[in-house]
Amino acid sequence: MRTRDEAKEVAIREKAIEMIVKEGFDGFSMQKLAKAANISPATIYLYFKNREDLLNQLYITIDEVFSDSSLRGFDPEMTFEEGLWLQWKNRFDHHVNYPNHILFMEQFRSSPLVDHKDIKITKFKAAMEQFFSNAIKRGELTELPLEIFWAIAYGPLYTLIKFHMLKKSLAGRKFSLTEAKMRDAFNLVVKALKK
Amino acid sequence: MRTRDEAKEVAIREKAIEMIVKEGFDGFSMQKLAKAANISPATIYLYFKNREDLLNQLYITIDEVFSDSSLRGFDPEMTFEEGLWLQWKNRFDHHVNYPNHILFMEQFRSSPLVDHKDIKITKFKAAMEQFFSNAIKRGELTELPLEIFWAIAYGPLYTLIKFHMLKKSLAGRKFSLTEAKMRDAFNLVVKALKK
DNA sequence: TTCATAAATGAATGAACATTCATTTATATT
DNA sequence: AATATAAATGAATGTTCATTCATTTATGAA
Repeated sequence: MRTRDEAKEVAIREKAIEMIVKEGFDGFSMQKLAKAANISPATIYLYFKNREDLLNQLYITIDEVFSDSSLRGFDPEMTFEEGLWLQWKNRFDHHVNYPNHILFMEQFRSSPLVDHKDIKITKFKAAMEQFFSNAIKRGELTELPLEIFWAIAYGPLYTLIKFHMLKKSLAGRKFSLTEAKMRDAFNLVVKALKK
Repeated sequence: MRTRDEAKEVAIREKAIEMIVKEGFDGFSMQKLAKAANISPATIYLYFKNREDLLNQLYITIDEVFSDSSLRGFDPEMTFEEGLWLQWKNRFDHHVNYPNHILFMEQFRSSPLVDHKDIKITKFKAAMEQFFSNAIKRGELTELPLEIFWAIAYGPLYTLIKFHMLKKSLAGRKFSLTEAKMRDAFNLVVKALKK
């Protein structure tokens, strides 16, 4: 029998992400995707049940890749400052390595296409909550509701990353996110959160 | 001659935003919009040149409403703490008054549909930059690149607002954004930014 | 009340859409 | 080399799409 060509599935996935990021959901169709991936439209249906399934698979995979990146070298037992800085670096690196992923996620997050209930609660979330409660227990943080901690700890990072992603399209502006600049922002965040 | 029915344009605009927020771009079509607004598809084309023009008009209007809300009672000469808190309150109120708008904008921001170059640089942006440079001049802030100031000052607010918008769909969670909670987060931000 | 005119329409058009299916093609096993 | 089988296909299906247009409707001005 003929064997499955793994490269085809990879091509479908990559081109799909590329297209959605570049043209939005509006410009995305199965026939255009097939053309971009140099296959027949029918081939897509060998690898994915249908359009919705394809989009869900992309979402889930991208979410997993993010989790893995974010947890690289991370341990919830780390001190607050050490652990949070590693999170900043990991997440920044992730967005540099997969610049399409954050744009893809932005298109998706508020979209009703993904059945959010299906997405399993990851070890990622558990690790983050453990890390937070450890830091409180050790008295490293002023006591805070989790959502306020979260907002102060990561809100600035994401705003910076978004600036960084956008700069390519803003001709005049010159803004590049160096590790030194991130560190400056990080130090302010620590100043806000530390006891 | 027959007169223009203003209510029709309003209905078109409101239903369009509603549909896009509820079903995403995927679920949005001129014929469905016509049905939802109780008019003929052809009528939409009396008020908007075409689909792209309609979406652009929505984007521009929503952006203007946001600017107006944000600048209500604001003066770039305000002290840093007073001015920033007013911004937080104004922006929060805005998202409470127009909960659809932030969701609409999220669908749009990274979308290639809107020709971002066409959108005029608003007095909004000028006022914000003035406010920032005043605060530096007066020595109220540690000296910072604008993008870091921006990230620390507003990143946490938007993360909080997003939590708040999401909570409706997260059955189990109970999180409501009170002014007291906002004030707690705000105080931490001030702690980070003040000299 | 009549007339002129712009608003509003429903039906029609051709293009693009997601998906299916009868064939063809490649390959692992024999 | 022959066979069996799953991969891969291009063309076709019926649906929905954005947009247009000939016609009808409502209303301010006469």
